[in-house]
Amino acid sequence: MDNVEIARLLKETADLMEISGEDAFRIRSYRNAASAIEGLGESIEAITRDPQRQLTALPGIGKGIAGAIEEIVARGSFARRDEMLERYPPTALEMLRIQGLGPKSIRLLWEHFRVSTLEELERLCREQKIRELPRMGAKLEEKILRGIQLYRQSAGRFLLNFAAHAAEELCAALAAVEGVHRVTPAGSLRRGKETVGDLDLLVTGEGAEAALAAFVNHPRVHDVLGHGPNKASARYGMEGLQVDVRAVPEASFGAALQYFTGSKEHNVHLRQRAQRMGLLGCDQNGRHGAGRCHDYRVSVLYLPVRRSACARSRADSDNRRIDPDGRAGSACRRSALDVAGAVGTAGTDGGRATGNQHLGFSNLHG
DNA sequence: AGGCCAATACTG
DNA sequence: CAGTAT
DNA sequence: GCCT
Repeated sequence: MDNVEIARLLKETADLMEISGEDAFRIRSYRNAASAIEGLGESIEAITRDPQRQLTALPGIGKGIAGAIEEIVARGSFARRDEMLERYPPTALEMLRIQGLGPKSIRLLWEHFRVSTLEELERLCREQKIRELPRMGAKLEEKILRGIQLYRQSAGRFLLNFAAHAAEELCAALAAVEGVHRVTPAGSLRRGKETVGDLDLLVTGEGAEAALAAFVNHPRVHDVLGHGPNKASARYGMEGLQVDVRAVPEASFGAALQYFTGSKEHNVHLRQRAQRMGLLGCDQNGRHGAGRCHDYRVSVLYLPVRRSACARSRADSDNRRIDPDGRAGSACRRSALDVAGAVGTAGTDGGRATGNQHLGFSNLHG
């Protein structure tokens, strides 16, 4: 059992205890122990199995939690946690993660309505039942509804920060393969979105196929979903970020990068524009012939070059004809991994990420 | 035995 | 005032 | 619950 996993069980239990209204200081102890374990550079399980050592020697871990940890290592859970899971619905922890709902409200909701799923919660809000409870009103119903939407949007996605680090590590590994020309992140990572659903990497060069093999054999890559000569997909890290690596001919690199950077909506829009301009006649099968011009928007579609297709709205895109000054995206540089330069002028994406210099996004001006 | 991060704003 | 968030 |  992994340290992070053990810490997670402890934190979950703390959350449930909070819902059940137990002593706040005891709860804090669970959380303190969890964070101590996360920050430990050494395997807790190994310590547990070593008769020479004692868990209670670690700061934040006393007799009680040491016992819990031993139980976790032995059977994957511990008494306190089992008891809590028995008392509250499985979604209790999810509910805790939606904005505007805290432990007290969740408990109240459970006591009165036996809400056990987000769908039920959503329905109660719509049917205006929430306001029947003390200290809850129409405003909270709205807030919960928004919170649920937000929660669903972020579910299964990963913070840009995490994806960027994964990309950096994988790119370095693949670039080291003999005969690989370039390895470039595409997709929403390249668009600089705050969260990323999966990671797309493009590889060129005669070593591309070997790079796919290196990818699926990478130590932090597992659960290979598919592996052919042109594409491989697998999951990365314990978090299970899905990564797709595509081998593309050098000649198609530009078009491929454009296409796989997306967004999908953006591509649809570009395509419609091209269609309108009568440029698609010879291209029924969805292939992209214009390999040499990554920036075919400028040369063919008369759109200004920006360092990325930054997922702006189509109306916005429509309004950006090229302008004579040609001042679009002039101050951009490219990092070795093509991650930094990918973001460029961040356009109209809502909520620009700030403080991300450590990712190499040096050109975010905000 | 007794402390454990604190201050502030918004909502109901 | 109680609960939640920052 | 943990720590002093």
